[in-house]
Amino acid sequence: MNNQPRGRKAYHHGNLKQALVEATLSLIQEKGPTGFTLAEAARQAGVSPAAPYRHFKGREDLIAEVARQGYILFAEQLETAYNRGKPTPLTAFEAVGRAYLDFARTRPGYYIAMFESGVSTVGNPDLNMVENRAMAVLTQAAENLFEHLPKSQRPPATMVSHHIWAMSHGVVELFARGEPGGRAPFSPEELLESGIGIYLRGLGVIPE
Amino acid sequence: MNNQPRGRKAYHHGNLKQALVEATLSLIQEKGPTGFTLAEAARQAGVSPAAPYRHFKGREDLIAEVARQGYILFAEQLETAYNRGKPTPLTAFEAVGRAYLDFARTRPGYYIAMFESGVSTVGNPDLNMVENRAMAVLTQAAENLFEHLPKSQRPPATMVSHHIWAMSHGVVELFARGEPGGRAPFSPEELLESGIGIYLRGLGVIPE
DNA sequence: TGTACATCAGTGAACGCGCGTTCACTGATGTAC
DNA sequence: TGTACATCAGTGAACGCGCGTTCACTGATGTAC
Repeated sequence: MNNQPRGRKAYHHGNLKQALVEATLSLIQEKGPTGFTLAEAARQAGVSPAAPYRHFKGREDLIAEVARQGYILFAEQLETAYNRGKPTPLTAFEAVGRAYLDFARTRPGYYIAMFESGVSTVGNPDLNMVENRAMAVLTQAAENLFEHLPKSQRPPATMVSHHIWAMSHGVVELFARGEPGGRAPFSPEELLESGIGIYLRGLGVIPE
Repeated sequence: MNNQPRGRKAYHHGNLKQALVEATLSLIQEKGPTGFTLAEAARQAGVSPAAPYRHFKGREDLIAEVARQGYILFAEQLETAYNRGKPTPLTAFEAVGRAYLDFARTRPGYYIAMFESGVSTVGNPDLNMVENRAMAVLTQAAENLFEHLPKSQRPPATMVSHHIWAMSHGVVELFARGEPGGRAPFSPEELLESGIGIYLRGLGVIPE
C-alpha cells in the first residue's frame, strides 16, 4: 500500500501521516517549536493545507504524535545502551547517560517536541505511558547499581533516576544547544560524564 | 517624572518601558513564550500597538530586555543567598542551590524569558555580561568549597558550577513546571537538595 | 516670569501576511457479489 | 473476472483573525532666552 505509481503525482499520498511527522521534525529542528506551522508542514509534504486534518485533530495533535514517537525511540535507545546491565551495572548505567545525550543531539527534532514544545504528558495517557517507559529504563539501571550495597544504604532508585534525568536534561538545554562552545568551556559529553561520575561516587557505588 | 496627573489618562504614559516589561512578564507566565505578543503587551499597558516601538526595536528586543533584567535579579538573589560564604562555605553553597530554585518558582516570567524564550546570549554582549555575573556566583561558591581540600584534589570550579547549574535547571524544567506532582513523586526542593547533597559527597566536601 | 520652539512619546489607521480551520467537493481504492 | 458502490484521502477556495510593523500625525514636556 506504500507503492504509489512512481513518476506521477498521485492523488493519494500513500503515507502522509508519517510524511507530516517527518516534516514536523525538520521544521522544529530548524526553527524551534514556535517556527513550526501546520501549513508549512503540509507544504513540505507536498499536500494542501487541509490534508493534515485527515490524520490529525490539529496542530497540537501532530506535535504530540511526534513527541510520542520520540519517547518510543528514546526508550529504545536507552534500553539498547543499558543492555540489561551488561557487562557491569556501572558501565551500563554510564552508557545510558551517554545515550541520553546522544539522543538529544542526533535527534533534536524529537527531543524538542518531547521537552520544549509545550505538549504536556499529564492528561495524555498515550504520552504518559511512553514517557514512563523511558523513565523506567533509568530507574532500572539505578536499581541494579545498588545490588552490592547493604539495604540500609540504598537510596530510592526513582530518586536517583530523577537526579540523572535532571542533570542530563540540564546539560542538553544549557550546553548542547546553539553554537559549539556557546555557553561552556566544556563539551556536553565531558560535562555529563564527569557530573554523573561525581554523583555516583557520592552514592558510594564508585570507590574513590 | 513618574507623577502623571492622577485620575485622567495622560497622553504620556510616564513609565511605559517598564510597564511593557511587566506586561511581558505576566503574559509569558500565563501563556508561555509562544503566547506572548507585542500587541497584547501594549494593550495590557493601555497603549496603542505602535507605542512599544518608541522603546524597543521590536518583539525580540523586548523579550531580551526582560531576560536582561531577569539575569540581574537572578544574580542578586544568588549573591544574597551566598552571603559571601557565611556561615560556612558548605551551607552557603546549598543556600545558593535553594535560591536558584526559588527564583525559578517565584519569578517564572523572568526565568522563562531567560531560558525558554529562545533569546540567545551569544552575540548579545549585554545579555552575555549579566549571564556571566550570575554564573560567577555559582563558580565562586564552588571555589570556596575546596578551601580545605589538598590542591591536587580540587576539581575545576567552573566545572562544578556547570554541573550544579545543569542539575538545577533540569529540576526546574522537568519537575517544577505544570501541575504539582506532575512528573515526579518528589518535590523539586527535595530533589534538588538531595541531588546536590549526593554530588557534594562525591566531591569529597561532605564527609559520609 | 513668559514665550517660542525643539524634542519626546504617544495616537490611530492602515498594510500585507500567513495561519488554523472548515467546507463541499472529487478522484482513487477496496470490497461484495 | 467484472461491475456497482461505499469509503477513504485528498483538493482548493474561502473565512476570520490577530499579528508585527510603518506612517504621518499630534499633544505634552523641557529648555533657551
